[in-house]
Amino acid sequence: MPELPEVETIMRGLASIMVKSHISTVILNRANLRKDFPKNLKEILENSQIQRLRRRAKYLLCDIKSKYSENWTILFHLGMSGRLLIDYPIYREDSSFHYQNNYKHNHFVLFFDTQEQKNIRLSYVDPRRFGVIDLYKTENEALYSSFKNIGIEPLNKQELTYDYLSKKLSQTKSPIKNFLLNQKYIVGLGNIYVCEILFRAKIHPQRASSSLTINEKKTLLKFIPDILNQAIGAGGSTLRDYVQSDGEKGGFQELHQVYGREGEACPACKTGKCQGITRIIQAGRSTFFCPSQQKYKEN
DNA sequence: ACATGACCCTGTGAGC
DNA sequence: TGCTCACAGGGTCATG
Repeated sequence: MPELPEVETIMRGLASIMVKSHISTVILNRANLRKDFPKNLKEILENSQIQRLRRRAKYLLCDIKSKYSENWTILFHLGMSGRLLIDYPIYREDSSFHYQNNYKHNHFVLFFDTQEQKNIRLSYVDPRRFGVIDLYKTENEALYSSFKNIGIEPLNKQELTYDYLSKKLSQTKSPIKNFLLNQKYIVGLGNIYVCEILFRAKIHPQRASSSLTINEKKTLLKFIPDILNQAIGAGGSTLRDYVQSDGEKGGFQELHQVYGREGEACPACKTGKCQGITRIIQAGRSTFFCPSQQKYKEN
């Protein structure tokens, strides 16, 4: 499901509600997703305070001040179909309460209290169970095992520089699609945004990374953050099951020019004579592109 | 080093 | 109305 813009949107939504709140109760409805849940997850989280939410790559991180001496960070990865959903309690006259929604595949539930309201519910819902929930001591990010060998943040201008991009590209002959999907160079890009970025940069997805011209590299450097920021502005892309933490769908799917549009006319080919959006398979994933706009040319 | 395919899962939609 | 198949925002592992 979620690429960087979706995780960023969810993180911001949760942060607006959860920062400084107190976790009362944690319920684990199973023992694992892609990885086993940490043995001490429930014990550490209950009766702790949420300090901060942040994002690194496609991971959503929640820093907590625990009741013990050390502070901890919960790490969520949403895999393909994971959601983090907020529900507010509905009170009856006798002050008992319930929630309107009842989710299937609800694997992890956390109840928290803010200054305004008690018993707000956060549910981790993930039908395919490709996600991860993990727990680390906050202080030493170098020890987060999920962060081993991951690359730079594309929205950080100090990190995604022309020199960095150019150097990494020059070191690999992989197709540019594979390069951009590979989290060891630049994090956060997934299948949708790589297709959209390459289309707007007019670069054929099978071009060897090391063959890109200076102008093409400059174009990529511009479109990577541009597309991601546009998508964040639209609240991410909803294809089937992605929703923001409040249940709202994203809007960027309306702005997809190639992703999921096989056979449609290319929006950039004014003549209408091109063969239209074409789908090929790369790295086991569908690539959508326009062969007229994104010509294959080795330089 | 790198491409590929299998695998982890459930759900959905198309085609018959 | 069912069934079968292909495919789905990701990541990891074995194999060639």
